[in-house]
Amino acid sequence: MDQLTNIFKTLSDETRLRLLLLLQQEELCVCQLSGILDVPQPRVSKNLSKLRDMQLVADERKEKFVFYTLKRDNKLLMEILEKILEDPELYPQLAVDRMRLGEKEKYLDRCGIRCG
Amino acid sequence: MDQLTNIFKTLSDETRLRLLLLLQQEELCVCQLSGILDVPQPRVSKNLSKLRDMQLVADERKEKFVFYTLKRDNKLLMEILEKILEDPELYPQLAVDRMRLGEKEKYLDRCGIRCG
DNA sequence: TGTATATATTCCCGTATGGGCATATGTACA
DNA sequence: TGTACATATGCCCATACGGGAATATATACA
Repeated sequence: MDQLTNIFKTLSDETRLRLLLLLQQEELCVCQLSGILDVPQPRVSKNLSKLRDMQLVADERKEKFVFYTLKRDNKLLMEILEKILEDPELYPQLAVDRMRLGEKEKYLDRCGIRCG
Repeated sequence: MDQLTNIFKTLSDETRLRLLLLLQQEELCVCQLSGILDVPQPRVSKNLSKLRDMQLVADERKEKFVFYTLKRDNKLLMEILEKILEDPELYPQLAVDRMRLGEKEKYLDRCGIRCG
């Protein structure tokens, strides 16, 4: 039961939900996630670390950057994320995120702008 | 976006999730819900009222009792609930709830036992 | 009208949560 | 070794949340 409610608790935060939806589409580093979502880097990092604790994402360092990937073994989670992405027009913010995802390279080497 | 996160926030509480899963199966009154879940009546009432505020359930008084029904117009919610009920063996508590649901008449006219 | 039952609501409290900010850690490169 | 950038973490605060206990309201019935 906790397994269920914890998943929903995770999804109930907008930042985390947007992170998961991006990672469902492709692997990205903190820097890119912070840029695409336009969310301060510490907030992104902290929420990613919660997602890691929940075993929902995995991280891998590649030189300067740490890339996060969605772990796809939770069936319920996967179906929920897919269902949401089926109707992107319902959620304007997600359309924006997806558009910015197309410019993901733009957000590399720019962490400083948002880090302060 | 809030529409999404609010749904997940609703589902992230065990009492509410169990309520929704029961109501997905059939209409029940507060008394029966309290008995089946073995949860104090004020807690059931409060959570039902949150579900009503979220437009997820509807209530109808029938003499002494107030019956609640699941509103089935939220597609995402319906699919999530159905998906969960597909594998009841994964969640022991849900199996118990479902078994007790079979004895729903037993919990009518017994509110006093749990009310105090 | 008085009593019993069913349901809703109020009050209060402990706790969890998310976020901002500053800072620490890690990596690359000069 | 020093600097710049990327990421993680710690501290602190405001707020939201869920729950218990008591109480109020509603209905039925004697």
